[in-house]
Amino acid sequence: MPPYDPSAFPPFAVTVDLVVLTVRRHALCALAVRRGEPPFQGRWALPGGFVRADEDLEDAAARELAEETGLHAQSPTGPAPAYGAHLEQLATYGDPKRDPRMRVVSVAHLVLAPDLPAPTAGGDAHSARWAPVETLLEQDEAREGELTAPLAFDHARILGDGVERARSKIEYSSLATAFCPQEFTVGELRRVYEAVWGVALDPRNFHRKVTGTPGFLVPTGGTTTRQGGRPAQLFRAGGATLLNPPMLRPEV
Amino acid sequence: MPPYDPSAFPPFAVTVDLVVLTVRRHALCALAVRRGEPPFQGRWALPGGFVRADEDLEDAAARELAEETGLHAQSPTGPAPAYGAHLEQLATYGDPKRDPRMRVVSVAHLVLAPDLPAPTAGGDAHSARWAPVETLLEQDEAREGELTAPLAFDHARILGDGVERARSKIEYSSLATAFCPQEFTVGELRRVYEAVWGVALDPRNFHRKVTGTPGFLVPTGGTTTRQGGRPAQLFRAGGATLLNPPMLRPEV
DNA sequence: GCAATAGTGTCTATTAGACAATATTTC
DNA sequence: GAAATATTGTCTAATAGACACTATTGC
Repeated sequence: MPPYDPSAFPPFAVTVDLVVLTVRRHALCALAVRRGEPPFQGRWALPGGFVRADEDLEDAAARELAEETGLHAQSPTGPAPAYGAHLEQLATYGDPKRDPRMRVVSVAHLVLAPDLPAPTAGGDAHSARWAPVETLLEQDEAREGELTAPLAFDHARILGDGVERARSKIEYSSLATAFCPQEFTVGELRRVYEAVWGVALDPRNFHRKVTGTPGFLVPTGGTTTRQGGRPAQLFRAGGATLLNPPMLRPEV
Repeated sequence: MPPYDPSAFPPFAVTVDLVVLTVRRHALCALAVRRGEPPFQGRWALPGGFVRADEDLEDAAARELAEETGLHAQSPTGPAPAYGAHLEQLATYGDPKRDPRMRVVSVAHLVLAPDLPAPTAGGDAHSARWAPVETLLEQDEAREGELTAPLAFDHARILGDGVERARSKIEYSSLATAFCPQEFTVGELRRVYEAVWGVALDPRNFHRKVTGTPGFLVPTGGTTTRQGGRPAQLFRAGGATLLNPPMLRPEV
């Protein structure tokens, strides 16, 4: 019975990679950093880095997130800071050939954040930017712009998995509010759904649905006209995490 | 910029652990193996083992599954063998203290299998058995049977996550058929839902629902009376993977 | 006034769930 | 016949989606 012989395990490196999503200008965007060294030098990649020797996986993801964006993570398993992004584990990628140098297992995490002013608040990446996910996932069809090149490593697959997770999770949970600022209007929340799903939703039915789901939205009493038109009520995210009944994605 | 320095990564061991679920005697059961060496010697644990140096994570999970049960995996990303269990990645667990000996990151996988005759077809575990998940997840409240002791390591948490995944996934996918033999009746499929969810379902509405969902079930033409009563039509799983509309879990 | 967004009301087709009734087997 | 399971039919309350209509701002 050879398993669990601590002295004879194959050497692995373990990293965390981050799929950081936000909604900017009506488009679902992801954070990409430009690689400063080989392999894939100069190419865009997902932010990430090594897990430290005495660090839990989620802590490593939160640390990388803070280093890249200044955001503080707000995960289900931990005390919630005043202002933070949603962080959850996505999946783990361990193809033996995914990194040409050595065996690297990457535990990808998904982050949903409100629209942020500056993409690179500080960190060790040469440069960083938000890019629409369609741009990052496009195949490189004789185009010249660097952003249209495929992502380094298997990061296109990881990004695709993260986008798919986000698209399905806002159906049956209140996670769409993680894309909104602390106070937001029903119209702003609707535009999040429209951007993430890439569809148009009926504003009237949407309003009735979200305000009628208990625990989804809590009115703050304030109003705003930042979208123009009639002033809209401001809401905060309510305590509910699972939506029952779910939001229905049209044309499935 | 220190990330990705291949010569200075902390040493990790990477394992796969398996949550193998089946339905036996109207109860959701998981495969447990008895540990033959410290730590947790003599305690029950989830099957698993080291990922080999040149092996993908899913391949390692499929290999461990075959070693423990003789089952062949049938994953979405690979050619489907004639007869196989459903295999998918569950989550990754990497608390620095989860193994007292060294830093071990475990990539847990979820397996859904039809009822099997012998739990330990061959393998390196001293003994193995199916146990109801409630038994394995019970706290050790001054009981004496070994099966009621908590699982080794963080395996109770992993098993709980796997059970939760299975319970939610049969709602909106056709995965419940993975618990059935190749040919099965509507009543047998209903008893799978009842065992996994722990509820009673109306046989008449259930029948109308599953036979009315396109692509869920394909009649084979045969009938069986193995449940007693009027002969029931036999079905195979259809091509549909996502159920729309989903099966609704009562009392949520 | 017009344009834009917010919000309410109403109608209809669909559906989930309750449950009566019938069909076909074993005992 | 009695008991068990399978299968179909019917009714009702709830709901998703379409869309008319009103409200309140900025210009």
